[in-house]
Amino acid sequence: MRGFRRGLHRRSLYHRSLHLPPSPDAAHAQLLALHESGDANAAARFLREKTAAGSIFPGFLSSVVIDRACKSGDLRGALLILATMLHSGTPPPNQHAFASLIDALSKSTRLADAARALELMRDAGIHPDVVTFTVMIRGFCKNRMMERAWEIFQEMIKSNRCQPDCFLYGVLIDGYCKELRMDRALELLREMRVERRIQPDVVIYNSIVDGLCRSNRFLEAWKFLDETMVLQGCSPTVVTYTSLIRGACKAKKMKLAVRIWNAMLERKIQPTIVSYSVIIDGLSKAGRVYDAYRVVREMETLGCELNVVIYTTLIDGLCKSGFLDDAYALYRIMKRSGAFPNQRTYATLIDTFCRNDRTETALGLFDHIRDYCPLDVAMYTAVVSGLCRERRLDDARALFREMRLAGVSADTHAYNVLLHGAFRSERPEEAFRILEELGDDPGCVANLLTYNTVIAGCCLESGMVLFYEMRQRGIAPDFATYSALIDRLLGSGEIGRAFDLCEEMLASGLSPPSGVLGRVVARLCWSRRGDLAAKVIEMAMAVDDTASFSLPWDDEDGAAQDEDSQGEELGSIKDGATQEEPVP
DNA sequence: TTAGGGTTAG
Repeated sequence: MRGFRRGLHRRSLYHRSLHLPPSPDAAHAQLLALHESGDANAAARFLREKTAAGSIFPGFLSSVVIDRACKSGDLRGALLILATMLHSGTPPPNQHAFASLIDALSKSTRLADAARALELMRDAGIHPDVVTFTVMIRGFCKNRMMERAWEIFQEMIKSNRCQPDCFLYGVLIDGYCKELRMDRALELLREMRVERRIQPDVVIYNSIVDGLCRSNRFLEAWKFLDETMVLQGCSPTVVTYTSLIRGACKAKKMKLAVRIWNAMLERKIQPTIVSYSVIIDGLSKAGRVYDAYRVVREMETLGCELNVVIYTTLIDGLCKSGFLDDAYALYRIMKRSGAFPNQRTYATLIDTFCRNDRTETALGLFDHIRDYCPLDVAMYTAVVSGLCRERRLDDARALFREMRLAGVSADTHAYNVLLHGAFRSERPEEAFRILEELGDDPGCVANLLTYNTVIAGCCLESGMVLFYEMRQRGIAPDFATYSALIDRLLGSGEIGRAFDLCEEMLASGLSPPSGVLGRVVARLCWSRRGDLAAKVIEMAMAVDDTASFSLPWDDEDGAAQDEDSQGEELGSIKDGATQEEPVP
C-alpha cells in the first residue's frame, strides 16, 4: 500500500510538472507526456536519445516506458532503452520492467534473449521475483523445452530468494502435461501439496486431467477427478468436463462422452464454444454427422454464433463421411456468415478433393486461396499427398521444394507423405534420398510412421537394418512394423526368423491384427512346426485376454463393453439429463 | 502489477 501511495505521489508530481514553466525536469515532463499520449515508440526514442545525451531519468519513469514499449510490441525499442540505461550509469530499470521485457521476449520465442535479460537483471543487482521466474519458465514450457524450464526452476530454488507459488507450479505441471510426461507432472503435484503445503487449484487439476486424457489414460483421468480432485474439495468446471469428453471421444467411447456431456448440463454448467467444438468433433469423427448437426442447431437456437472451428469441424465431419458436396456447400455458407475459413478449413477441403480423385479441383482451390490466406505446411502437404496419390512424384517434389523456398518449414509428416509417394511410384532410390534429406533437416526427426513407411516399402535386409536403428533411437515398433517384416520374412521362406519376430512382438504385449498371425500359424503348420504354431496361438490369447478388460461404467447399466454408436440420447440444454448418475 | 487450464486440418 505504501508503495502504491508513493507511486501515486510521483505520478501527480509529474502531472503537475507538465504545467510548470521550463525547469530541469522539463525532459521528464516531456517524456511523461509522450508516454501518456500512448505513443510508446516516440517515448522510447526520446528516452534513448536524452539518456545518450546525458539526461538522467528516474528508474521508475524509464521502467514505465520500457513496460509500455513491450506491451505495444516495440521490443527493439525496449531493448535499446535497456542497453542505453545500463551503459550510461543511470538508475537501472526496476523489477517490473525486467519482468515485462522477459515476458515479451519469451512470448516472441526469443528465449535466449529472455534468458540474457534475466542475467542482466541479476548483474544490475535486482533479484528476480517469482513472477519474473514464472514468465521465463513459461516461455520454455510453451516451447517444449522442459529441461531448460526445470533448470531455471532449480536455480530459483537454490537462490533461496523467492519461493515457488501455485501459479509457478501450474506453469511447470502444465508444461509436463503438454509433453505427456505425466509421471513428472504428478510428482510435482505431490511435491507442491505434501512438501510445500501449497493447495493446488482447479487450473492445475484440469491440466492433469487433460494430460491423462491426451496420454490415452482416460480411465486414470476419470479416477483422478473422482478420487483426488473432488476429494480435495475442488469441483470440476466446464474445462474439466471438456477435457474428459474429448478423452472419451478419443478412446472411442462416444456413449460415455455423451453421458458426461449430459451430466455437465445437469449440473447447470453451461457449455462454451470450446465444449461444443469438442462434442461436435467427437460425434462427427464417430460417423454421427447428423447428431453433430443437431448440436449445431441447438447452438443456433440458443443464439450461440458458430465460429471458424465449429464450421471446420463440421466440414471435416461431412468430408470424412463422404458428403463432399454438402461440405462444400457448408464452406460457402461459412464464407457468407462472416466466419472466415482458415488454413485448417482449406487443408481439409484440399485433402478431401485429392482423396476423391479431384486433384485438379484441389490444385485450383490451392492456387486461388494463395492470395487470401498464407499457405502453411498442412495445406502444401495435402496437395503433395494428392500428387503422390496420382504417382506424380516429380510434381510433388517440386511443390515440396517450392514450399521450402517460400519459407515454410517441412515437418516429419510432410516427409512421410513424400516417402510414401516415392514407394507408391516404385522409386525406392528416391525414397532413400528423401529419408536422407529428412535426417539433414534440423527441424525434423524421423518417427514411427517414417520407419513404418520405409520398412513397408523397401527390401527385407534394409528393413531389418532400419528396424534395429529405430529401436536404438528409442522408437518402439508397433504391429505395423512387425507385420511388414514378418510378411517379408514369410515371403522369403525364412519361417524361423518370422517366428522369432512374431514371438518378440507378442512378448512386448502388442495386440496384432489377426491377418499376419494367421499367416504365420498357417506357414508353421505347413512346415510341420505345430509346436511353434501352438505357442503363437497361446501367446496371442494371452495378449488378447489382457486387452479385453472391462470398464466399470459399462457394467453399471449392463451395457455392452464394445462401443455403441447409437442409442444414447443427446440431452438438450433445457431438459437434458439422464437418470443415472455415474458421472462425478 | 508483470503469470497458469479445455476446440478444428495435412
